Amino acid sequence: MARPTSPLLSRGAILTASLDLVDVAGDFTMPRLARALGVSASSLYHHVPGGRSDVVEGLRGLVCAGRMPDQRVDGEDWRAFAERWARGYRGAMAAHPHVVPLLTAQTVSDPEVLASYEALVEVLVQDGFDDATALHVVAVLDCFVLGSALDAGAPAEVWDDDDERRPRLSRAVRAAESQPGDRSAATFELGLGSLLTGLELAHRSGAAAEGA
Amino acid sequence: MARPTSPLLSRGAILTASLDLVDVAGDFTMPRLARALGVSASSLYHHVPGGRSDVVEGLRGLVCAGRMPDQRVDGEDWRAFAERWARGYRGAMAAHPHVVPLLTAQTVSDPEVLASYEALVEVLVQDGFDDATALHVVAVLDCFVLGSALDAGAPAEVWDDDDERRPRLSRAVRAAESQPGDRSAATFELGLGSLLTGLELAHRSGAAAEGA
DNA sequence: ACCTGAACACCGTTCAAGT
DNA sequence: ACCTGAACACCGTTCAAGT
Repeated sequence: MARPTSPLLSRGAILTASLDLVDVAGDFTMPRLARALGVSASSLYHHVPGGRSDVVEGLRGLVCAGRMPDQRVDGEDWRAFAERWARGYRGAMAAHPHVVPLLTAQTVSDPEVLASYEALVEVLVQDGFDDATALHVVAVLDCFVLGSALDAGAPAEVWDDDDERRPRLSRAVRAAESQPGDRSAATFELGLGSLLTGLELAHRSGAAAEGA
Repeated sequence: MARPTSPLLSRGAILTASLDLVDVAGDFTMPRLARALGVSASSLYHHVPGGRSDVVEGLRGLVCAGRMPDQRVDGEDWRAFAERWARGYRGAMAAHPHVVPLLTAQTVSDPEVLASYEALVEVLVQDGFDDATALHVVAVLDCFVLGSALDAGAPAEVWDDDDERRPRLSRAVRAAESQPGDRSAATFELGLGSLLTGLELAHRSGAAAEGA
């Protein structure tokens, strides 16, 4: 075959195929990806020069595309924006839970994702956080969202709950499971609300102390 | 050589060596592990029947050993216990940051770690949380600790902060870095405090509503 | 420019063979 | 019981060769 008249591959096609693969198989390898695309593994490197980690970073962008806020709306305060930001991020990840473990070991370099981080910092600073605290708040939200995303994609049972040896844990797991809706989503909402309430209190008392 | 008079290997020796390897190299493979132990790769499977994932779960136990609370002390309330639990967990992981990404994809089955989850549920229920809420609180803390542990072990820079394109993010990163102490630890403390304060408020108003 | 096959240096795991 | 070497079915990546 050698060079075809019109390209068989493109970065976009490769990313789409890798996401499909990850969604159904839980992971991807370059050979499998090539097979899914009807192409030889070495061909991939013409479109994805950074190899496997390049694909992984592309996956981050694909999964987050259009789901993360990058500016304030109306009279949204920092808490409302942070809520929207965290829900967007977590929602994107939870829709493709198996990609999360692939992302955790890699520096964020996708421009769109970074733009939403930039927007979050801007909103926080505008609403009275100093630079260092704003960064900590961003990092706190980032940690919780990432942890929640892992939770959303975790094996059916996160804990090996043995009724004999861990009766209270088992009971609690069963109680939470018997509630309607997605357990992991409910956990996320409880945590996000608590986190923001706690941060808000700290921010207010900090601002009050400064004003005094 | 074949069978030696006294065993060359043991589960403990394998786990210790794998932790060393992960700490210095950031990862481990069965062949490298065998080489470090002066043994052939196939020998490992006699002591670690579950193969690589068995080693990984052993790593969780080794890292957490003796660092997670499994009972209340004095008149500790749930918040104090949860704080101790989260600090112990995060401290264990932060001491060996490279193991964290290995653990995130696997169900927790280490008995000691599970015992501390059991203890946390017990304390929460004793202090008035219903079973389902207690499980959510545990999961929230788990998410945040895991995210924070990933943060602690993340590449020197989590975000590719380009001063030109993301000036506010860069400024905030520099401001946080210029503060004394460990950035990731400070982030964790801010988040843990905020989270527990928020959970406490929700718990109190829930308890008040029940009492009315 | 774009695709290929062959090649390289790895993986994790199994298993018959040795003592 | 415990260790070995050989073997199997994989990896990610490079690169000369083709059009």
